[in-house]
Amino acid sequence: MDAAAKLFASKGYKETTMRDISSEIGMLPGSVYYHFKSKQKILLAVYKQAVDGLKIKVENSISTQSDPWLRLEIATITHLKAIIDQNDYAQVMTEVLPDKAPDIHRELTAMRDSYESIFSEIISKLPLKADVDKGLLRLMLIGALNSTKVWFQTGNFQPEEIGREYVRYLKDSIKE
Amino acid sequence: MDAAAKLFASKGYKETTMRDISSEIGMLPGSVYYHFKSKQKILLAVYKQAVDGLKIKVENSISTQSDPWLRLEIATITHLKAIIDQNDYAQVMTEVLPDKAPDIHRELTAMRDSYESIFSEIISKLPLKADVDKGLLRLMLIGALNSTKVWFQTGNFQPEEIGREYVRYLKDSIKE
DNA sequence: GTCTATAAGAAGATAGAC
DNA sequence: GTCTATCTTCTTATAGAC
Repeated sequence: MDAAAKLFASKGYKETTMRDISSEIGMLPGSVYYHFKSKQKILLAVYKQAVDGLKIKVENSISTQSDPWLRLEIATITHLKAIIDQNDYAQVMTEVLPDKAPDIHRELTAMRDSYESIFSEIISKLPLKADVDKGLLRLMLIGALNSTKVWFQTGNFQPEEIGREYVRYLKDSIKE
Repeated sequence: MDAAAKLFASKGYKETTMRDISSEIGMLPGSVYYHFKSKQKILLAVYKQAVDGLKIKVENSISTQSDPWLRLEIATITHLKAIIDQNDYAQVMTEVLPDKAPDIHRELTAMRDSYESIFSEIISKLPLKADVDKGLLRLMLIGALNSTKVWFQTGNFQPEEIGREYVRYLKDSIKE
């Protein structure tokens, strides 16, 4: 699973072959099928571990904070760190969109939704202007976050800066 | 090219086969190679038309506006309409990331950059707080915009609403 | 639990007839 | 400019030996 996560994260699901995965762990392709019935089952397992792990990370990071804006900022930074630094599992969540594996599209989408509900929860506690749509705000923020992997390279910005700035660029406009 | 754009936009580059493309236009796979030397050349041609077309669309849409914030809002909405409504070419730009075709990665990235420079230009004219990073702001906005295709479905929001709200969620926080 | 061997199909691409 | 036919390679997956 670690090998698959690493490859899915860096090359993508379709671009990763069973040969890639097996050779990464010094096995032959056929041997992998003793552990997983198919390539899709590997993706499902990796995705589940990605979602579960990131959920716990984000929840832990905000657990000691009560200020709603600070909770948003910290959750944002924790999410960014996970998908930018070398957490292969978290990167799979952003690299592999559910529609890349049509047969398990529903399962993958359900997992993503369950993760994003953390952000729904945090945003629901923000003192926002009445006409700010909380759903749209979440989609905007998570969309911006997940797209960082496309352009990010160490040196320019740190995940902490990006998260802090993104929340800052929003806060005064939307707060009550 | 229209057939390829349609397929690349909906299924992705790797997921689209030469057989898909040829059958879409009632041809046999071999025949397509008379027009394009390889699948990558098709992607390059589609990408170029996508970038050129969207550039013109966005530039036209803002050409009669002088207010910098309105220009940003209109460019945002034009971009959203293109990648959400059925403009296959524009959708290829957001669906197919350059790293999906490593051999032509540089060319694709250069084209994307040339398109995004429109937004750099618009943002550079905004009266912003001195400590707002214009590059980061552009990346945040474009990231949020391009991710809409993942969740968008007609009925919920219109492209106009999304664009207007996204700019509104930013404006008061970042303006001078 | 891993290997050998291989099936069965799909992929990008080409040669030459029409 | 398109078709027929095919090459070559790669892909997921399986059967059975060890």
